[in-house]
Formats: sequence, structure tokens, C-alpha cells
Amino acid sequence: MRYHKIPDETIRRLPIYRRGLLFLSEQGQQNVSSRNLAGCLGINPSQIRKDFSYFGDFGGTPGVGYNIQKLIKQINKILKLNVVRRAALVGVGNLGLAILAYPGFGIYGFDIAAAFDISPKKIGRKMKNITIEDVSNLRTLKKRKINLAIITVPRDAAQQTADALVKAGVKGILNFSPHHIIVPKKVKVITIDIAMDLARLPYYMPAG
Amino acid sequence: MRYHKIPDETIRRLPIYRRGLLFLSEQGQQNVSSRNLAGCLGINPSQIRKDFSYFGDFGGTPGVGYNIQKLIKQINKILKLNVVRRAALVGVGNLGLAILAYPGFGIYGFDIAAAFDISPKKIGRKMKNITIEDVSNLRTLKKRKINLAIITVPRDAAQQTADALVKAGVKGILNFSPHHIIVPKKVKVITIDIAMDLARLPYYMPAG
DNA sequence: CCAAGTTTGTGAATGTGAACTCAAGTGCTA
DNA sequence: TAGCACTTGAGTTCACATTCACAAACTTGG
Repeated sequence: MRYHKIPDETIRRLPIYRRGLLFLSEQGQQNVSSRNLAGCLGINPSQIRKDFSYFGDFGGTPGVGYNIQKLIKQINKILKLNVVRRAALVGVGNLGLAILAYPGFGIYGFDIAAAFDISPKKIGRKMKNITIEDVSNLRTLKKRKINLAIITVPRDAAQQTADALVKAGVKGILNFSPHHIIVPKKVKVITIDIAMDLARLPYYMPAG
Repeated sequence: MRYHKIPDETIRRLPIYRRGLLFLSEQGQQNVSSRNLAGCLGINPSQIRKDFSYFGDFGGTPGVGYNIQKLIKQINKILKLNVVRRAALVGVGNLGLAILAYPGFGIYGFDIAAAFDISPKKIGRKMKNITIEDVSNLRTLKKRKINLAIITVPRDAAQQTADALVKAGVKGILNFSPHHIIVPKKVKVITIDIAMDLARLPYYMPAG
């Protein structure tokens, strides 16, 4: 049960495995071999077996494969997705709205429980079950047991938003603004710049 | 000028460098040292120097640093971002709308020139300068010199959308649907599942 | 012109990850 | 039970990526 020695790259793949396993589970499958899962996800079978071998005591059965439900539970446990986690969204622009509406977060056990904006036009409006609040309310997050946040504010507001979130006790930040933000070591930030990945495509494309 | 030997990991970082360099350029800076850029982006200075050393003949000046404009040009050249590239968006749901409105793509020289959907309710509607077309029009992409596409359709439609895009001559796909898609080798796909990254956060967060 | 302070560029060392291979375990069939 | 086909688990090898460390290049100030 030494999860701490699991390589970061394996951790990065766990959500991918989880997604594929849920998909196979939906289709009524009980077990899956590393080869089949590999075909499903575009990952090398050896890689998958090695990754799963980090899970510890239990494992797959030679000749049969892995039990899908067991694997999902194991992955949830490692990623600490066992409990529903409440997250706050800061910045209700186009991207923020899309994220509020995106069903994908629920699949991982996330509940976007609050939304904040700075614009008086937006404050007070209701989206689904959520009323948009003024960003000055961010400090109430601690009381409300929300320690995850998604930042979808413009670039120049990103750092100060992050500062406010840290002060409010947030421990994990998913940053969609195109700017590196600096936080204390105890806080984990993952930055995604959705346009950046597109920028890599032409490099890999044949002439044109 | 052997760009081909540039490691993939370096290529992955080039858009990050580009973003930081543009930011510094906006602020009126002419030159930047690897140390300053490192502080700006959260990357190790040695890493930056090594990456830049792949660029070839020219380079930075000891005691001064790198010329920001030159670097940006070099990166654009390597990533083939010199020309404006036309891209198509398939699936005008919440996420699709957010992407249409997102200014970040323009910064990298991308022009989202067409949008497609399957829903009769949406077809014909205008967003900015773009009229939403029926997906059956995808085959016109080749004629319209569009060889990049962004997929923002539901999971179960992802593969068939990709198939249609490949048939229409698309050479690069940015896939936002949470499903691995299979394409011929000559086509490059980059998949982003915006919820997946959030799923990694709890693992790195201190107890709670 | 010299000395002190910066900064680059790169070879060497270290760290990390991916892929290959195969012995051993399992189910299936006859 | 024996034989075959399949699959896991892990040791090994290979490849790649990151960091370190330092000589060489440049600037600045006196």
C-alpha cells in the first residue's frame, strides 16, 4: 500500500484508465486484458500492466485479465476520488459557463458548488442550482468546505485570483487562464491552456 | 537547421515559451535571460537554455540574454505558425461556443473559419462571422483549404466525426471529447479531456 | 584596460520512463 | 489429465529527459 512511490506519469494516466474502464463497464464487461484496454486507449499493453502493478497486493489474473470494478475502485482510492469533492468556479465567462455545463466533472465525483465573478451584471444570476457570487465572497470557501477551485478568469486577473483562493484555504487549483501562477508549495496547481495544444499540431502535420 | 531532431518534450514547451515571451514583449522588454524567463514560467533555467540550443545557428548573448523578438520568430518558424491557419469546429455545444469566443486561438495564428453541428436548431445560426453548417458539409473542407479541426461533440459521436474529418482531408485534430479516437498515421490527434486534469488534483493535495 | 559580475552553451551525470521478453499462472478442450 | 492458447508480473534493456557544473563570452564601471 505504498502509493507514494507511484510515478507521476502513471498518476497522469490513471484518469485515462478510469475513463476507459467505466466505458467497458457500461458495455457490460466484467474483465479486461491489458491488450484490450490498450487497444481502447491507445496505450502500450506493457505500460498498462506496469502501471497496474504499482497498485500493490492484488492484481489481475493470468489468462483472464483484470476485474474492471476492482480496478475502478483501486484507482478511485489512489486518486482520492472516493468522496464527492466540492469545487468553486471563479470567472463565469464563456469558458466558465461551458465548464459549469460540462457533465464530465461529475463523472470524477466533482461537484461544482459555487461560482464567482467580478461583474455586477453576472452576480446574482442563477446557473443551474448555483447563484453567482461576488469574488469578495471567496473567503467564505473555508467555512463551506470547498478546497478545490477552477480559475477561468482573464489572464491579468489570474494571479490575484489565485492569491485570494489560497487565502481562502483552497488546496488545489485547475487554472485555465494562460498564465503561470505562483502559490505556496502546499497548494497544487495544474494549468491548462486550451489553445496551446492546438499550437503543436502544425508541427506534426505533413507539409502545408 | 535540423529541426527534426528537436525532442518532443521541447516541442511541447515551445508554446509555453512563446506565451511568456509575448507577455514580456508587451511589457516593452527587448531581452530576457534564461533565469528571468524561468521565473516567469516555472521552468528550470538550464532546461530553457538547452531547449533554445536546439534552435541552431543563432542564440543568446552571454551577459545579456536572448532577444525576445528573435526567439518568437524562431519558435513560430519551428511550430509552423508563420501562416494563418484555418480551422473548423465540429460540435457547437457549450464547449464549442466557448472555444469560438476564446481569444487564445488567434494569438497562435489560428482562424476558426467554419463551424458544424448536427442539430437543425443550430444549423444556420450565426456566431460572430460564422454560420453554423450541417455536418454533411464537412466534405467541403478540402476545397476550402481547411486542414485543422477541433472536435467538441459528445463522446459517442467522436469517432465518426473524426472519420468524416479524415475523409475531408483534415491533417490535424484537437479532440475535446473524452474518447480515444483512431486515425491513419498521417493524421495527428491531440486529445484533451478538461475534466481529467481536475481528477489528478486530489492526489496531490494534503489530507482532506 | 582590467576586474567583477552576468549569462550562455554544452558535456557529463543523474533521474525517469517506455518497451521488450519470458517464466509462471490460468482457463479451456478433449 | 495433458496440451494449448492466453495473460500477468517483473527483470532487463534501451531511450529519453532533466539537472548540474563550468569554461567561455559579454557587459559594465572605474
